[in-house]
Amino acid sequence: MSRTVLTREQVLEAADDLVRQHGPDALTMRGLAARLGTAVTSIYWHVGNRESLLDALVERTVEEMGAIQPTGRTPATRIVSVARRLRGELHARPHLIAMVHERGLTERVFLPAQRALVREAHTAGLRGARAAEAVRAVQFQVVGFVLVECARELAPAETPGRERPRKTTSAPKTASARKDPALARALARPADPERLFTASMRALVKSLLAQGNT
Amino acid sequence: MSRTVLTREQVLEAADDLVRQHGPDALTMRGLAARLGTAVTSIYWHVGNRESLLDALVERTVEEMGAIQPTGRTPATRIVSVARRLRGELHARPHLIAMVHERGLTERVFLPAQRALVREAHTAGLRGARAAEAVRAVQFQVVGFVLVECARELAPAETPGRERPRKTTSAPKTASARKDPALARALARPADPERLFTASMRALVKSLLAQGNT
DNA sequence: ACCTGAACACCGTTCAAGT
DNA sequence: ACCTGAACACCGTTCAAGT
Repeated sequence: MSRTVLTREQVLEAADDLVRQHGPDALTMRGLAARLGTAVTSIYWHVGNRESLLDALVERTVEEMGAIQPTGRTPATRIVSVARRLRGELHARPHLIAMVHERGLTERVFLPAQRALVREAHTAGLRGARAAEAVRAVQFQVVGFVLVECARELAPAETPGRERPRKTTSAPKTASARKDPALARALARPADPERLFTASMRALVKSLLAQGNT
Repeated sequence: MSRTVLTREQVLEAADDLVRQHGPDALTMRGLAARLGTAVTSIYWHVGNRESLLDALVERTVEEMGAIQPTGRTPATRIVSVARRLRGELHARPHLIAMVHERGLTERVFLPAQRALVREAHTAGLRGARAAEAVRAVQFQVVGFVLVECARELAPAETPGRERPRKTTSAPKTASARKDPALARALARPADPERLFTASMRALVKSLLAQGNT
């Protein structure tokens, strides 16, 4: 492609493109070299090896995700706003986030947001270990949720019923489900992640902050 | 090892061992063959290829995880008990669970527990879409949490401070953190996942079930 | 300092051939 | 029906050699 000298930055850029579009497995040193129009071994000179190339990509992602400003009036809504923003940011880079997580760097990604969360927990009246627990609960909830969502997206599809004849494709028809057809229908539908996320987050935060008023 | 005829079951068993101990990446067709004392190609005859071998392993895991009986008196404690049991089960097979999840089969693993959750939500007075949302919120919370935990275990270690000099290894020292040293200390310590899980779960369930009494 | 091709040791998979 | 070795196309990585 480019006839200028190869730089480390170019390598990273091309690698980032590949990973973003087709996932980390699609990133092969040879393929990357071909894409850049150089010999495979040049890449090694610039980034060491595949593993440190991925590390560099992850590092980039971590630094890209900056601070997040809360919006809203009450601490609860402000915390939820931070959570939703975080979800949005993470969601935009599913592959990268999975890699960040594999490398145990999730905490790093959360440091900026943590500061905001601590502040809100504090103004809500939470102190000490209890406040820390609340902050961590929110963090875990966000990361966990996004991980579930990402895997769901990256995976082929939830039980497309291709291979074996499933006993029940939809939710189990228990006695209580039969008594509440609306519930059964709702569970048979695929979940709306955005909605579910906000609802769970609100529920969680409400309980956590309620402890501050005792 | 065994001089008897090779069976599909033996292949699966050996593969399961390998994955449980050293993760899916450690499972190579050639290594597996060596371990079983056969030619690589024999394995192909029994299980098709690597991908369907992993699929079979996942299928096994999904079937292994049976129904979970709630314990406790109130719906809230019973739901939390189911969640904790689920966490325990998932936690025992981190690699397999990650694979289940990658394949988008998480819902399948949750079907038995879902039934129990639906029942409890119902006796707590939740109906229809709201009950479904509560059940799903609990499911997502459990899976998400376990995924976060698993990655944390399987990953090398959280920012061991080896490579680059970090600006701050521990939590950020904000104004509020300085005012609340107990909080700062709590955040600097690594989280106790079991404790955090139970606390978040209780908080979430409490809020979710509170909607049933309106 | 930067780039190259050849070579090594590993993959998963196929296929014709054996019994 | 079950197992085998040879072979193919792919990896990541190293290394001596170029400029």
